[in-house]
Amino acid sequence: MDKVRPSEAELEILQVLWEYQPCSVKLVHEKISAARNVGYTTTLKQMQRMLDKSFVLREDGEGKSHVYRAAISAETIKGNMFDGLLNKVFGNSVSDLVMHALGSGKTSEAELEKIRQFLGEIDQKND
Amino acid sequence: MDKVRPSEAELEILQVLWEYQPCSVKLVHEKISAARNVGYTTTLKQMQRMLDKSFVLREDGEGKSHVYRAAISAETIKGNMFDGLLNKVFGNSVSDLVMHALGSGKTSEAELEKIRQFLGEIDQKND
DNA sequence: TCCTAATTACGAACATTGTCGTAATAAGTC
DNA sequence: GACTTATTACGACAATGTTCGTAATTAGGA
Repeated sequence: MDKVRPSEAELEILQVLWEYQPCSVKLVHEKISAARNVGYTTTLKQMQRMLDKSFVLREDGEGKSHVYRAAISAETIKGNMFDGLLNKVFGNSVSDLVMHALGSGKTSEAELEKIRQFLGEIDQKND
Repeated sequence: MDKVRPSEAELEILQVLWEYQPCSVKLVHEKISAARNVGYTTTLKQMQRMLDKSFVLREDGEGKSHVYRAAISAETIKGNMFDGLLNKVFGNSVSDLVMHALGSGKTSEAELEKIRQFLGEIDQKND
């Protein structure tokens, strides 16, 4: 379970699974090829490889087909990917990362407000 | 100049360059092998390939050797890597990403204070 | 000049990723 | 049971990334 870091194509598939699981390969491929041109067997192969890596679970589905579920939660992956960036690019300084995020000037006022509110909640807890 | 996304080993080297440049291969290798076991020619080869990709610049140094500089700023790379994570993992929601960052509970009070202050400065600007 | 040590250049091996074509298999239909 | 179709299984290929060994080159000292 170490430090799971799916590749881009794998992440794409996991995102479909998190939203729609359990999923047939067909369904996953439909969702993915809506955004990007890719062959059916490409998606199939990725999912088979993800099964080998235990990124997904597989069960028998209707008749001949299989259905898949993500074996790892979205939160876990977000955490791992986030930690990777934090560690490798921002020297493990959360404030540097957050300030970079906010400093780009592209954050909307609504988003800033959410963040302020969240900071307030953290305050509450720390009392 | 498109969307430069250095690999992990390349990023490691860039970080040494940002801190110590201009650097000989020797210096870079010393810094890197302090943290991780790797052969000298491995580092050399990486740097040569980074030269091909124009991630670094090279000049003649003392006698036989070369010295390198990063050809891309730390800020640019941080931005590219950050944007990648934001887009691929957090659906381009800055507030989701920031809340994830703060919600881990691992952020120190000092860091939170820096962030509050930064938010205050943004307020000023927006008036 | 010749030798040694440092440095660079080159090429090779291997793993991972993304892609797909073709073959095998199993379901359902006539 | 034979045929058609959906699905899976398998293997191959190119591109990239990481690693390193060996060869060539150059500097400086004997």
